[in-house]
Amino acid sequence: MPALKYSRQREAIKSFLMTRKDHPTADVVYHSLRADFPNISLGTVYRNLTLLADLGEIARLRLGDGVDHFDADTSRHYHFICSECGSVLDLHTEFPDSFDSLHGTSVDGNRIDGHAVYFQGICHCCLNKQHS
Amino acid sequence: MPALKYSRQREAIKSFLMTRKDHPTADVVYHSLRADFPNISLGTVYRNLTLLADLGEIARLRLGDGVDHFDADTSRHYHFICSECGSVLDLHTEFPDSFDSLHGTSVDGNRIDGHAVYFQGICHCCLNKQHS
DNA sequence: CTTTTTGCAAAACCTTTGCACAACC
DNA sequence: GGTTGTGCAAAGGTTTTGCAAAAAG
Repeated sequence: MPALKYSRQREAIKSFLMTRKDHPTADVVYHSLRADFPNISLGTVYRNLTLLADLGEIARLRLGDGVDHFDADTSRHYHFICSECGSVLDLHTEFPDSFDSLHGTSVDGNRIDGHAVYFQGICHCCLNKQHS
Repeated sequence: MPALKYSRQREAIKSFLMTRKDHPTADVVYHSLRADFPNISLGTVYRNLTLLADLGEIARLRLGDGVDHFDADTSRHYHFICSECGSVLDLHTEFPDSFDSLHGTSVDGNRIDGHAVYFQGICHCCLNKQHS
């Protein structure tokens, strides 16, 4: 693994992500950063997002909508995808997770290291719109 | 919605999927069917997979590896993705799923309609290779 | 000065789509 | 005959990559 050097772009990408709670896509990050870095390229955004995710400093969310989302909040929490508008929200409630106990165990001969859970439904915002 | 007409290709796609337990991608279905349908096109495969999934006759699995997988087994079961080789396996064990009870309820103002769970780890096959 | 990062553009991928022709009913 | 499905090819969208120049150490 090569040594890591500082880059203003990478720092800005991480800072930007930390200000957002809506799990932006690479494209959203790119367009938002162009205010401060008019010449930043989409390739750089992707490279840094991948790097930060590999370092564990951010989380990459693959939610099945065909686009990767990124989250600076790496603490344990669940995600909710609105079937209506596609927005991704954190679920702050603490759920008992019976799957945790499977980590490290073997099921059908396969070693389980982790699991992912995400919820679908209609978000607060879209529910309100339906009432009007 | 238009009326549904029979097609040999669609039938073959579904039959093929029923013979497989490894959750093939559209491309795998395509290449496998070319033995019987030398002129079948990838577009036709995608169209029929999407149609069958919409009809609920097969399941589309979005497992976060960037490619859709398809499963003729629509019964309730969990999926396992090998971090090493990427293969997708069924987990036949019955796990208690405490998330079921959330369906229809409201969390943080968002209505929860469903959820998805998948497991990651090292599959039986790759574990054996590591020992040699 | 050496190594890493960037910007740009092109390429790689997966999936969808338009259209004329074939298949179905 | 009217409608739906197919094959082909092109387009769409997301992500990766090659390369020369710029930045970092």
